Amino acid sequence: MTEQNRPAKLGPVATFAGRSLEVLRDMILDGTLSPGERLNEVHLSQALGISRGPLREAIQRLASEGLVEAVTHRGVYVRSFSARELSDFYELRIALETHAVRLAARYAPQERIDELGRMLDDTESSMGSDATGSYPADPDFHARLARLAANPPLIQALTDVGRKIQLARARSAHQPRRARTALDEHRTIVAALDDRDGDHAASLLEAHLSSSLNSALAVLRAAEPD
Amino acid sequence: MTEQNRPAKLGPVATFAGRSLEVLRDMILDGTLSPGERLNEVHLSQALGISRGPLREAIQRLASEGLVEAVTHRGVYVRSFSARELSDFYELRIALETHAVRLAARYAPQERIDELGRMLDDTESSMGSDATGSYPADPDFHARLARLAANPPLIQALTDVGRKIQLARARSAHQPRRARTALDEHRTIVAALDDRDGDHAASLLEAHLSSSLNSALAVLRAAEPD
DNA sequence: ATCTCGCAAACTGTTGACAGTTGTCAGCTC
DNA sequence: GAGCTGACAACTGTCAACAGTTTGCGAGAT
Repeated sequence: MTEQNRPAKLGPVATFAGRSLEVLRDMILDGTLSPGERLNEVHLSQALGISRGPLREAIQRLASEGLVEAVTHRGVYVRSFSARELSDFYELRIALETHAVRLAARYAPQERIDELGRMLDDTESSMGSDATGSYPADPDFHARLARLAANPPLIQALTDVGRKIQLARARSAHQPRRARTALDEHRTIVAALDDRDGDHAASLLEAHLSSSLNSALAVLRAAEPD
Repeated sequence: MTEQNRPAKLGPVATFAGRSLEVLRDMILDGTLSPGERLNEVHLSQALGISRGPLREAIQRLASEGLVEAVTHRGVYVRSFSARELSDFYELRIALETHAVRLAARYAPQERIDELGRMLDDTESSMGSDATGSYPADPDFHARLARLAANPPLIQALTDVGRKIQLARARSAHQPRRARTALDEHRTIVAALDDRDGDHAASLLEAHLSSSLNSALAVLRAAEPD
């Protein structure tokens, strides 16, 4: 008997419905499926090589996550969010993430905070000296920050709202102009964490997220000035 | 087309899967299905008078809500939460609800705050003068409080975590001894809202929720001291 | 031309059956 | 008696087909 452990943790979800959920979520978040677009169950199931049963189960979860909206007898649509809804999402994210950072300031082991700082160093060096690079590691930074709170339900809630924000921003991706600014703001947050000053870290984070929101709103309203 | 109105106001969801979701959620939250219990798809579908297809869709949503856990090829189980998880849920709830009350202090129309006060009056008179009554309107109070923030995603997040807390507390329902105390604390929160003092309202609310958590933990640990 | 009515195509909601896996238990081995 | 083995029962995952609803379109009337 080899010590073959069960693939419970990392292995792909062994079930069509579970894998379809991840595939569909990725398709929505990377724009393969656009906001407002209708999901045709027959076409999708054929494209995924499965039948409609597991596909519908995956869709139910997406609906529960708020990424699609199901209308009875009429179909499911990729959600399309208004500027107001984007603001609400950010407000929610601020509530969660500032609380997370306060918890982190109190309880996170020093080593993890140091890791976060080193990660910013790596990002900066790979970004080069010009301020026009994008900031692909931004979501990763916030995800790591959330994990410092060591509160799984809180992390999950942040993950959920983060996905909705990503969808709401759709093609209005990060402006490269803000990349350097964002990185600097991240540095100040880590510094406050290093000082174990939760209040300061929280206020810096709130300002950072507000800037991010305003930047997104500007792009959004420039595209659709309704 | 950013119409976010719900397709139906009160009528049942017109679909088996949708109605089953609500029925199952109620069964879990009222204890008809106990934590740790396994959901047999065949038995359940027969009991609900539907087939396994829509039932499985409902179960997927319950899994997404965190009320059940699905194990591949082995079945779905009503989640059973540890004391630690209950604490994490409360921590999350504190983050959300204190933020909500701050928003309420800033933006809620006075009329709604007055309503909340009158609701407490009604509760008190129906509770009688003895301090031993239960406090069935407690969840309602918190739900109304959340709605004052006028932020649907925030309200939804609070609803979700509220359900998990209800399940985690299971049969350790509110102690009647705390009913009067809780009502008094609710009054102070509304008073702070009336003063538009968000910081004060938030700190009162945090203390209130901490008391609630400690009360629940005491009952929980008395029942299962491991 | 425009509006209305009705029919047909397309699609979703639901079902019952099939396939593969898990858990159990009797029987056998040591 | 403890532990292994293999078959059986129960259950989940998946599929293909059926049923009811929505939608688009065209014939006919105004």
